[in-house]
Parts: sequence; C-alpha cells; structure tokens
Amino acid sequence: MNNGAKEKTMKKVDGRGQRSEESRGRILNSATRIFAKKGLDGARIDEIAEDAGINKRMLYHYFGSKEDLYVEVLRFNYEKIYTLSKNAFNLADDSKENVTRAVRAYFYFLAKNEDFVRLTSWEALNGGRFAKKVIPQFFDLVELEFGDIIKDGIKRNFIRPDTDIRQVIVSVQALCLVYFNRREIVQPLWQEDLLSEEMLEVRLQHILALIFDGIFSHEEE
Amino acid sequence: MNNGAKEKTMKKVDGRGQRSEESRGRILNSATRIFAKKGLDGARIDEIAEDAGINKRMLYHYFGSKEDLYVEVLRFNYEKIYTLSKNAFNLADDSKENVTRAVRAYFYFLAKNEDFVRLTSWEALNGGRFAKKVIPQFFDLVELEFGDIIKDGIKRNFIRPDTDIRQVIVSVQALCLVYFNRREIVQPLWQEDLLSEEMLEVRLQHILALIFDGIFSHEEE
Amino acid sequence: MNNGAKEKTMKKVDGRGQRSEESRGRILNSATRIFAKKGLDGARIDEIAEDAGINKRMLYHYFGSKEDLYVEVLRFNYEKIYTLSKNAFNLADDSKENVTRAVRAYFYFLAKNEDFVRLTSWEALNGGRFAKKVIPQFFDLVELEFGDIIKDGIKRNFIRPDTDIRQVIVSVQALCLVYFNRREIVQPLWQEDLLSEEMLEVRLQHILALIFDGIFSHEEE
Amino acid sequence: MNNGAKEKTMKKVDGRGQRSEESRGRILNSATRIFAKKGLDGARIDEIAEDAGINKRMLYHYFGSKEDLYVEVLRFNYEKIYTLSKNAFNLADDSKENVTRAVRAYFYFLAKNEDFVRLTSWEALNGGRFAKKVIPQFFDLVELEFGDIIKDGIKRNFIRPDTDIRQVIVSVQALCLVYFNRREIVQPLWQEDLLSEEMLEVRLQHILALIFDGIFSHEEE
DNA sequence: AATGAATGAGCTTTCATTCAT
DNA sequence: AATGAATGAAAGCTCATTCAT
Repeated sequence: MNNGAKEKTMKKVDGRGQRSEESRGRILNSATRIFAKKGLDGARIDEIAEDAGINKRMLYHYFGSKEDLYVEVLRFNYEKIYTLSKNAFNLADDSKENVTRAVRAYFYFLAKNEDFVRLTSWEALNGGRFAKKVIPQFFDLVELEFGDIIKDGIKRNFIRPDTDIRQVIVSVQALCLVYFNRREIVQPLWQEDLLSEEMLEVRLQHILALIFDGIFSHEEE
Repeated sequence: MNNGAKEKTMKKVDGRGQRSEESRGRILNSATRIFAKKGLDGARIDEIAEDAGINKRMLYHYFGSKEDLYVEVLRFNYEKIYTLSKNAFNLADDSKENVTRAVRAYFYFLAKNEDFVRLTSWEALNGGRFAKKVIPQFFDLVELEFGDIIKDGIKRNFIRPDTDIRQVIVSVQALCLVYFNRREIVQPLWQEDLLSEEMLEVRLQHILALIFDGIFSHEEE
Repeated sequence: MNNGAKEKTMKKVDGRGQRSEESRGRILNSATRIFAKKGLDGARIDEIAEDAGINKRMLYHYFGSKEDLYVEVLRFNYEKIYTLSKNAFNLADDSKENVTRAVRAYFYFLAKNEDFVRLTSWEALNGGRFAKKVIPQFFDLVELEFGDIIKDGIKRNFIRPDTDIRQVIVSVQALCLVYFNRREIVQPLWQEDLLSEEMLEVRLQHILALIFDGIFSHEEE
Repeated sequence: MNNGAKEKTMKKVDGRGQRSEESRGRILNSATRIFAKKGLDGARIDEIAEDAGINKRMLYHYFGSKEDLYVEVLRFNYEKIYTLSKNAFNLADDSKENVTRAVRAYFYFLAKNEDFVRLTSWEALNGGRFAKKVIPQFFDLVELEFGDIIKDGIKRNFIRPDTDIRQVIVSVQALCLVYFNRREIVQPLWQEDLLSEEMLEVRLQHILALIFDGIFSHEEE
C-alpha cells in the first residue's frame, strides 16, 4: 500500500499528485506524534485526522486501516535510524574512538527523536508484532553494526576477547534508551532538566565510562 | 478500598466474607495478567471478568472503574517488590557482595515476575501517571535502597568516589529490565531460550562484570 | 402486601415482629424522601436501602419490587391527606368561614408535606398511572369534600349559582399547589424565603382574595 | 453547538449540509416527544434514536450526551414561547382586553404544545436545574411581560392598586397550566374530552372570570 | 482528490433483582 | 429476620470504518 501510493505520486508530477503526497506526509507526521504518545490502542483515528487537518476518509484512502497506518508510521520512523547507521558508523583505527562515536551518535539520535523512542517502546510491549512487518530483523540495525565495531575492537586487542558481543549490544542499547524511556519517572531524582545539553552530556559520559572500564582490557590504566 | 475489604474479612471468618475476598483476589489476578499483556487501553473489562470467572458487575462493585482497577493492580504488584527490598537488602561488610546480592535479587525478581516488568513498562510510557497514585515516589524503591549500598561501598573505598549514584541506579535498572523488557525482540540473536536458567545466569554475570569493572576502583587488578 | 405485613405484626407482639414493622417503616420513610426527590425513574433502590439502613434484600422481602414500593409510598402518603379531610372539613353556618378553613387546611398541609407535593406532581406526569392503584378516584379527596363546601355555599346563596364547581376545585388546587410545586422556579421573583411564615400567609390571603372576590356574589361589597 | 450546526448549513446550500441539519432536527423532534413523555431519567437514548430514524452515534455527534440533548430540547421548545410573547403581548388601551388577549394566547399556546407543558413540569420537579442553562431567568418570560400588562392596568385604575403582581403572575400561570398538567387526573370529573374546543373555551372563561372579578375594582358592577 | 454524514459493533458502566447462607 | 455476594439485561457512550456526493 505504501508502495502503491508512492508509485501514484511518481506518475503524476502535476499539482494534484503533489497535494496528495503532501496530505500523505501530514497524516504520517500527525500519526507519528499521536501513536508515539498514546500507542496503537490509545490513539484515535479522529484525533490523527483532525491533527493532520484532513478528512478522515483520506486517511483510509492512503493507508487502508488504523493498523496499516501504524505500520507505515513505524516504517517511516525506522528509516530515519537506518540513515544514521549508514552515515555515522565507519571504522577508524582507534577502537575507543569508534565506540564513542557510535554510542554518541545513537544517544543523540534518541535525544532528538523522542517519538522514535516511544514507538520502539510500544513495539517492545507488542513483542515487535508490527515492527516485524517493517524490519525482518526488528531491533535497531544500528546495534548490529555496533556489533561490528566491537568485533573490530577485539581483533585490535582493545576489547577483552571474552566479551559477549550480543550482551554488550543489548546493554548499550539499554543504557541509552532508558534515559529517555523512563525520563519522566527518574526525573524526580534530579533538579536539572534531564534533556538539557549539560545533563545529556553527563549521561553520555556515564555510559561511556561504564562501558569502557568494563569491556576494555585494563592494561592501559 | 483494599483495606476496607480486608477488615471485612477479618471480622467474619465464616464463609460469607471470604468469598468476597476471594473474588476480589481473582479479579486482581486476572486483571494483572491482562493489563500486563495489553495495557490499560488494550485490555477489555469483559475479558478480565470472564477470565476471573465472575460477573462484570462485581468488578465494578469492588473496584469502581477500569482505571481504578488498573491502579489497584499496580498497587498489588508493587507491594511484591516492596517486600523484596525489605528482605534482600541488608548491608554486610563486603561491598562487592552487597551489590551482587542486591542485583541478583532484583534481576531474579524480574525474571519471576514478567507481569511486573510489563506493568512497569506500560507505566513508563504513561509517564507514571497511574503509578504515582500508588507510590508517591514512583520508581522501584529497590533502586533507592540500592543507592544506599553504593553509598556504603564508596565509604568503604570499594567504589570510586566520583561515582554518580543516581546514574548508576538508572543504569543497573536498565541493564536488568532490558533483558525481560525487550526479550522477544532480542531473542533472535540467540539460539537458546533467554529465560532458561543458564541464560539468565549468563546475563546476570554480564551485568555484574560490566558494573564492577566500571565502578570499582581498580587497585586490586 | 401492605395488609399482609400488618397482620403478621399483629400476631407477633414479641421483639421480632416489632423490629420487622420498624424496618418496614424505615424503608417507607426513606423511599418517600427519595422517590419524592427523584421520581420513580430517578430513584435508586440501593440509595433507598442504604438510607433506610437496611439490607436491600429486605426491601424486596417487604415490598416485592421497586414499582410496588413506589405504590406503597403513594398509599402511605395519601393516607395523610385522608386524615386531613376527615378532620378539617366540617360544615359550619358561615360559608366563607367554611371555604377559608378548608383552603387554609389544604394549603398548610402542602406547606408541611413537601414530599406529598412532589409525589403528586410526579404522579401527574405519570397520568396517575400508579396512584390509581391506591386511590380508585385519584385526585386529592380533599377536593371532593371541598366540592361539598362549595355546593353548600351555593345553597346558602353565598356563592354564585352559576359557579362550575369542578372548575373551582381544579383552580383552588392549582392555586395552592403551584406555590410549592414551582417554588424553586418562582423564588427569584422574591427576596424573602417563600416558605417563611409571613410569605405563606401572604400567599394564602392572595388565594382567598382571588377566590372570594370571584366566586361570591358581590352584594355585600 | 446549535449555532455551529446552523452556520455550517448556511455555508453549503447544496445537498450535503442540509441532510445534517435535517437529521439534527429529526433528533430534536423525537427527543422532545420522548423526553416530554418520560422525563430525563425515563427516556432512553435508543428509543429516541430509533424514533428519529438515525444512528445512535449521530445523536452523540450532534448533541454530545443525553443531558446535553435534553438541554437543547428545552432551548428548542422555550424558543417557541419566546416567539409567542414577542407577538401577542402589545398593550392596547383597554386593560381588560389586554389581559384577556394575553391569557388567551398563553392558554391556547399550552393547549397546542403539550410537550412544552410536560417539559416545563419535569423541569419544575428538577428545580429548573437544566432550564437554567437555557434561560437565565427560568420561568416563562410570557409571565414577566404579563406583569407589565397588570402594571399598566393598575395605572389605568382598572385593577386594584394593592394587587400583588407577582402573586397574580404565579396564579394565572397555575390556573392555565393545571388544566393540561393534571388533565389525565381530573378528566374523570367530566364526561367531555377536556381538550375539545368547547371545553377549552369553558376553562378559559372560568379562568378569566376568576381573575377579573378578583383583581379588577368592582366599581363598574 | 476530497468530504460531511452515517453506521454497527463493541465498549464501559448501571441497575433491579435473586441466590446462598 | 436478615445479609453479603452475585447476576443478566440493558443503559449510555465510543470507535474504526464506509457511504454518497
């Protein structure tokens, strides 16, 4: 259905096709926000349509059903993180630098994409039921490529050879996600706004310190 | 309401009051399971009532509304982890031992209480909106007491003095929770069942290794 | 059903029968208040039972059903006005005095029996559907006896011979009832409390003046 | 809500908006009939929807809730009597004529609008709770303008100067309303149909006679 | 391409009534 | 005589979806 709609737009380069593509985009944006906020069950088609400023009927025209729209929202948002992994994850010689760059990129991606964080959390509670329709191997691909970085680090003897790469992937993801995921809940522990630039950097440094002093061999210390 | 019902039962030890308490309990158990599985919005009162084997009306009689029932379910389940924190967290002389015992207790509590894990995750997405009615300072109390253990460790010079206790609390919680939280999603990375005794122990050891080699001073290495 | 319960009580003079009669009375009083306030549809069995301080089950034991209870409430309250008509309506020689006494008695009866006023109003909206089960000729009997007073007045030449007795009955009833009936609605027209002794007397005098100067021959003026 | 829907219709004179307005009107008519008959508590949304021949959902779409619909019904019906008071109550030189015209207009308005009579009676039992949302000063405005007529009559020396205008307003309203209000109850007193043209006129003449011979100075007699 | 109006199924909630003790 | 617990039917209300233009 997604593809179908896209092809249509391709064909028609005149005014009508563009409006159509614009409507589709507006729906997608509104749906992202509202599904992120309330989940599949909590979201209301009426609210999305009103927020997008379009007629409810068009929403069905473009996306078929609430569930299909939800899946498209997942696709739309996961494409963003694909892009991230393509760009920010090139191996350099310094393993520590590689890991730092990757973690930083992931962490700040999450910081800037609260909707993605929430969508991924709803999906976790769904057991990835819908995301699987979008990503065969659901599970941020970032993490898979992060695995390569670790593997490379082991080769170069920077990282302990007995390191369980999969566990590390899961852990790094957890350490980053949790900060946004449970932000409202842990916020009371701090005076400062958890999303301020300073606090974000504090958290990132904490994560890096925890990881490095754990997984790196300690010969250099 | 909870207390009220209990007192009633206290008074009458004969058959009458007990059935009431039993019904209440059955509702609470069914509701726990179904809210855990589907969340507040996804759960259906009919399903809960049928599962509990009682008339829908009684559910309203005992709990007032769907939302109130949900809050009672949170209370009911959070009481379990209170108990944990009361019992398993007594300070010994060995700081490493203290941390290990606490993390192990928490980790295995989560392993045995999938419903709790899921309820807490739904609540995170709700910003703790409902849990706040149950726990003034929502956020597993376990973690707060875990803070004392870290503090004690710092005093004894086992743990680095510059450690940010709150960040560690958040991180430990993340490292434990993620494993159950996103289990269905990360499972494809492994052949083995993530909930098998062996795999649980593997994860726990990974967490401990990550933590220790990070937060402990490295004089002993 | 009413009689049945009474006979029972007659038989048993010991404690049990008295309690039973007392419970019945409490239910009737509570039901009167609540039916008067909210009507048959608006009243709730639970509320009546709680207000009477008895178990809902007893209410069904004594009265059979909500509707039957309502009918008993009507009977219970109409008996009060029967008593009135028996006592206050004896013919004297002075026709004006007779009418005055009767109207005054009726007006103050209503003033002191707000519940009766409301019950009779609900019944009017019901077309007397339920009251008919209690009084064959529903319609305050007072009024019928009031008819005799008028008739007597005509005989004595105090009242115009062309007076339509039935219309007068309806009108007098209206003039008295409306004051209590629509009290909350007309109250804003006055500063004073419509139920104060002074205001009640003002209204009564207005009614009497309106009636007399209308229906009496004007020879004496 | 009322205005909103009307504006909508204004914009689009083609088929689309009109059906909406028509549905709204059908609901209002059905609701008037059924609320008049059974009151707010006795009426059933399903019955109204079925009677209006529309889907229950639309009723909520247009009116929001049962109570809101009830309020709109009151507004809708009170507008009718506003119109009456605007048209039929212009002062002429003859005071008797003025009063007669006003009472006649009011009396026949009631005769032709049984629903209005009943709605106003339910509201009286509600203490005007809902009508207050529609009319700041609930209480037929007719009556207030009737007050002006009386006042004018006093000026012209046709009506006794000590007349309490507010009492007269209440009384006239009572004398008219009661005939329709309690019609089913008093009907057994007559053989004829109370709503027949003849009987209506009889009642009206009775009311006028009662009023005039009371409130007018009797010099002319 | 776009829309206002409409719908049926299903949701939460309520209520008069009865069961079991 | 009295009661706490339980129930089925139906109420008010909501929602994803489709019709007609």
